[in-house]
Amino acid sequence: MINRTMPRGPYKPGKIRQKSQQTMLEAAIQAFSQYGYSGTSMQSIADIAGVPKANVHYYFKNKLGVYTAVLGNILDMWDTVLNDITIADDPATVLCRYIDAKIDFSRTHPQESRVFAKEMLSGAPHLQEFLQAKYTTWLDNRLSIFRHWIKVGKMDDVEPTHLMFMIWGSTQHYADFAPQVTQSLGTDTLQQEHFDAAAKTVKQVILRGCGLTPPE
Amino acid sequence: MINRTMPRGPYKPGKIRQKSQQTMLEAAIQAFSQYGYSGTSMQSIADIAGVPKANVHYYFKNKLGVYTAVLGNILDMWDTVLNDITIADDPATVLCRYIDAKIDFSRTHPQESRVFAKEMLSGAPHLQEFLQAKYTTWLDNRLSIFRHWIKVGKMDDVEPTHLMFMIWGSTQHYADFAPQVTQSLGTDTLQQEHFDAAAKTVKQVILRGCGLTPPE
DNA sequence: GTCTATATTCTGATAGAC
DNA sequence: GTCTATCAGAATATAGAC
Repeated sequence: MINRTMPRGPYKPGKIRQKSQQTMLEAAIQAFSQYGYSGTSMQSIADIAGVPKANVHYYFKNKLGVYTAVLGNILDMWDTVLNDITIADDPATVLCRYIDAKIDFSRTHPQESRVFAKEMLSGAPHLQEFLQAKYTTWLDNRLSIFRHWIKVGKMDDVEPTHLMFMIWGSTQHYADFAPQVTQSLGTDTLQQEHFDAAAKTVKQVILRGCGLTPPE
Repeated sequence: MINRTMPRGPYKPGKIRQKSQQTMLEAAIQAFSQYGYSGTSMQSIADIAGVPKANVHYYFKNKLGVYTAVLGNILDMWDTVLNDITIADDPATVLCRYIDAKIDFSRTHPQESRVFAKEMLSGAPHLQEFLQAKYTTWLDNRLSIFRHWIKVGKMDDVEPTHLMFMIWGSTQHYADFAPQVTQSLGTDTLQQEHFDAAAKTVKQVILRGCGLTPPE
């Protein structure tokens, strides 16, 4: 039980606001990932969050406001995963770390992956500035690293851009095409072991495909 | 100018019907691929097809009827591509043919690929019977071929199921994530040369990754 | 900040003239 | 077969009491 007079630390403005917003954001991610933008109603978001519909309108300007907030959240996560790859000395190590991180993201955040994918599939109208701003420079930096490795003979001459696409497509597939993957593997729900097997195969093929040997 | 009395060939019942339906189906594919099921209105389909909204209702039972018709069309195309792979003597040749066909499908039918992807992302509620029926047996047959090749040492021990996922993810990426791909390649629209480069890289990595050498 | 009630717009679907 | 007019329901959004 909390004593009203006990020290409560510095006053946090908008603490209730922050928590309520977080609850609604998580509800929105869940709804958008399954039903898409148009298929998601403000009512359904409110229902999942367990609040009246008007509250969602109070915290966000409108439906588009909720959606862009969700997208922003996802891009932040993406940045984290993306930044996980650094200029390391060994290409094989970097690729392994990156593939593991991407597969793990598909396992732990499938809904976020699906919202991102649906946005892409619709032509990415709300990702224009992201794609043109930080994304391009980030990608260019990574690609130049690969090109350097290829130049000095550290790996085979594999077009880095398309190699990236291969890694993205292969890893995100496990979140985005989950029904097909689940059915193909003859399971009910994807378990840790399935993701481990996925990571193993992707790393095996990509590394050998680039003329690299796995780091021990 | 056409003479009313000239021979017109055998009477084709429902010829108008067939043509009108085709026009509406193409309009529907375009709409669904961009806006998804919920985001597509019967009005928008009618507008794209250039007919009154009521006509769409006349030719299809309801909105779900249009959608399932579109999905059915796409699955037929998929089958064609899938059946392109046969029990050939050389794994490398088969893989090359399959990858080329998949990349070409992404180039020539990006909208169909996106509708399929959106359905998957939503949990594939309308593909249950397909996934459980012909798809599973088709996949099992292909996988057993790969397992045989691995057993007799014709290729490396790469888990066939996950190898399939890699090929699907890598090739469909060019249709499904077109905005990102386009931006990354620094182009306005994807050209034949881009798809050629994509196919080349995917084949290079997959083949080497499986311990195979390209067929000359 | 929270919630009820309501205004307004849009969508799927149909009836009925031509 | 084709089209205009229209209905019933649902969705976004807001007004205003608490």
